Amino acid sequence: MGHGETRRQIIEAADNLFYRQGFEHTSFADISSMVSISRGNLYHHFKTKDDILDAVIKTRLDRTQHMLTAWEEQTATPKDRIRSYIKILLSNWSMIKDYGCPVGTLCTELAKLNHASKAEANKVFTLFRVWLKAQFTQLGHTQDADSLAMHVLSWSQGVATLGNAFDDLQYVKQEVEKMYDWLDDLPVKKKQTNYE
Amino acid sequence: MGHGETRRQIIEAADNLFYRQGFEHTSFADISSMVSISRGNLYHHFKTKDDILDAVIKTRLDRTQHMLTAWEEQTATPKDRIRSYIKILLSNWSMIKDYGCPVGTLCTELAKLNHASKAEANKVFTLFRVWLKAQFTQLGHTQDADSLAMHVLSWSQGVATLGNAFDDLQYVKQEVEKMYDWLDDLPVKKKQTNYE
DNA sequence: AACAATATAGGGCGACCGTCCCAGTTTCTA
DNA sequence: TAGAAACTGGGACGGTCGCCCTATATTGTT
Repeated sequence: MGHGETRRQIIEAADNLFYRQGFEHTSFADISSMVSISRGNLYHHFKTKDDILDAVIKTRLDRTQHMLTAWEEQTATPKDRIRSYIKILLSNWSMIKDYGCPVGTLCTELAKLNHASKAEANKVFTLFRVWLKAQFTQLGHTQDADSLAMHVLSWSQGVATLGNAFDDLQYVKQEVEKMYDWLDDLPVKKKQTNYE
Repeated sequence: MGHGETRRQIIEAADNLFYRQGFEHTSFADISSMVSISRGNLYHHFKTKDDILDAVIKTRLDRTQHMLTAWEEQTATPKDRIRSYIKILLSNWSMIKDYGCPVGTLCTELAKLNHASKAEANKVFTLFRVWLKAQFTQLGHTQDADSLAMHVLSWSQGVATLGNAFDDLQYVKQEVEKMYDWLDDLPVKKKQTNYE
């Protein structure tokens, strides 16, 4: 078949461009030139720009879910898994400093555009939210697990935004350390082993 | 004279539209129709869209500085002044829930557009940063005043972004309470009276 | 080999964009 | 009161946008 290859390249290119330039600022010409196909050909694969956006969001959801599952399997403790999330700020810094957080910036843009796919884009946040909540639950925070998850989410989001604005790696490193400390200083609710 | 009145209305309309729709999504037609003048007339007052943006940023800087100065004069203690800043999340919630933080969203958009005025837009953040730093300094945090200021800045920024994404007032209230608690639990460095 | 399905390039459509020009009108100034 | 300056509306410009149509080429299936 090989049918999906061009389509996959289109989504990948659109994913990059939406992140680096924003959704609205990215045109069919931008995407098609990056994949080295004609605009007409691009339209054969996706009828509208919104269709491309939906496909991009879907792959982001898949990719994120895959990453979270990998963390779940490869990292021993819930606390270390949460640290894996926080560490993205540093491992993806070269992109964040120029383009901010891919999740937050897209949600913000779609909110201003009153775009129909805003809810879909939000699901990426929800993916992280649910996953983080599960980690905090495993740490024994049964009551406030979701609240803690949202706290980590907003904290990292703010650091990404300010780090992007000021282009300040030193500050991001400081905040990451603060997040690690905060995580260590959380009251221990119960053992994370579960008999029963 | 009265010369500045139309110009003032243009800036005000552009300010609103840039916030609610984004800079790029706002056209000359949008602005001129909101002020009830023709596009040609609008061009008489501002030669380019970037000129309008610069004027908008300038008034935002003025307005912000004025607000900070008012807080400085009307609020007794540094801690209460910082609380005034945090409280914006609640007092401006009706706007934030739909359009996010005006400062952060503009900086993010201009970053993606690689816009020349990005640095100017950043100065609004710097205004808050310097002011918050002064408050923490008055609280005795001479060493880490700037770090604390940046912490408050990023925290509130993240709450605004997530609050906007999830449209969740309850969560914002929780985070505001956490910020208040964090502020109260800060180690007291020294008396804020200064005998020299 | 014949045929259908898919892929591709190219161009055209109407709309809107930022910008610019111009011809009137109003307001200010000497 | 006459001329200058500022203001206003209307429209034209080149360009780009998302979207659509069509003719040709490639591929896959019998």
